[in-house]
Amino acid sequence: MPLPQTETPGRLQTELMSRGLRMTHQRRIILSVVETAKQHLDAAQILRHARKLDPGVDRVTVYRTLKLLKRHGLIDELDLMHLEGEKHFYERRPQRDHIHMACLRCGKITEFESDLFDRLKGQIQRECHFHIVVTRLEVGGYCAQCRTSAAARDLPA
Amino acid sequence: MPLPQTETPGRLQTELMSRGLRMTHQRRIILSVVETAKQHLDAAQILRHARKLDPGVDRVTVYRTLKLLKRHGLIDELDLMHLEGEKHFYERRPQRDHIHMACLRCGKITEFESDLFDRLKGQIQRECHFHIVVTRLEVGGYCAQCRTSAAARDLPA
DNA sequence: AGATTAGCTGCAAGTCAGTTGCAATAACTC
DNA sequence: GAGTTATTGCAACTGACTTGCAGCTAATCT
Repeated sequence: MPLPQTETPGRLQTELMSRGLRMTHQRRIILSVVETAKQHLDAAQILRHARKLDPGVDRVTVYRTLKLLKRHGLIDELDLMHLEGEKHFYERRPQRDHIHMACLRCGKITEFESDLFDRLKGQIQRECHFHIVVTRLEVGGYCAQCRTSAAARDLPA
Repeated sequence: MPLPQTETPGRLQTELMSRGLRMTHQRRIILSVVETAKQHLDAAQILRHARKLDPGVDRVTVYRTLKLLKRHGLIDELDLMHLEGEKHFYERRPQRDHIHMACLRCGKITEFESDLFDRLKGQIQRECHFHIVVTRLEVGGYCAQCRTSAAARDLPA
């Protein structure tokens, strides 16, 4: 087994097990891929990484596991402004919600935390009597590099 | 022609024409559907409405026209938290950005404008040196009705 | 440890939203 | 009104994701 069981299981694994779900070989692999990802991965990328650890992992299992993690609030699904097709990206649910900024020119994704965002969520809950479970704030535009390096006329309003 | 030309064209139509695009019969119909929509419509619903005005309008033309309007910043594309599949919804781009709240129980979509949101966008532009073109803030959770009418235990955290 | 059993997996096939190639058509220009 | 070029409709396609189902396996119970 490529994943040593002696290794301390990550938070995702611990959480799932504590909810009484079966910890299968495949789930352990997919969880570890998501936990150790250095950027936002889509389902196909997660599958590719998982197959490096065990070539037998199936596409369907990846989809099912992601759905499971999402349902349990352990990961968040991102659209990243659909910059490249309709696929979704995934990240571990963070302590504190953040904003995703997607550059329409270079495609770079930047994250940003903000007190104003936290306060906005508070306002929504209070004024709309809406119990927030999940938020998704995505912004499309032009990052600092692309704004300065490109001539202003090339940039749509 | 079901759409009288004497009728004052809506803002979308005026905008498109002023950008030098061809104002075809089909576009006029699709534009009027989007302009007069009372809720958020997806592409299939827009097609259905358009066909009531002219049964010859094709699915592909609807998709192409929506893409065009989106590219020109005249409409916004919404995911509405993917409550029912992966389709997208459309609305005329409003004067002022707003938040979409989607109830995970009853599916109701509520809109909300907020100074905090405007200020948050300002903060992003300033502190991240990011030029915002489009924003999408969607919130999933439970609306006032569903919170009160349903027993607390039925609601996931 | 071995039997039990409900949950999970892999495969194959299917669905669904949206896209593309291309010949025919129809807006706008002059 | 003729010319040209964007736009349309059709048909076939793509890509992301889902479903049905038979066999497998993790956790449970002796």
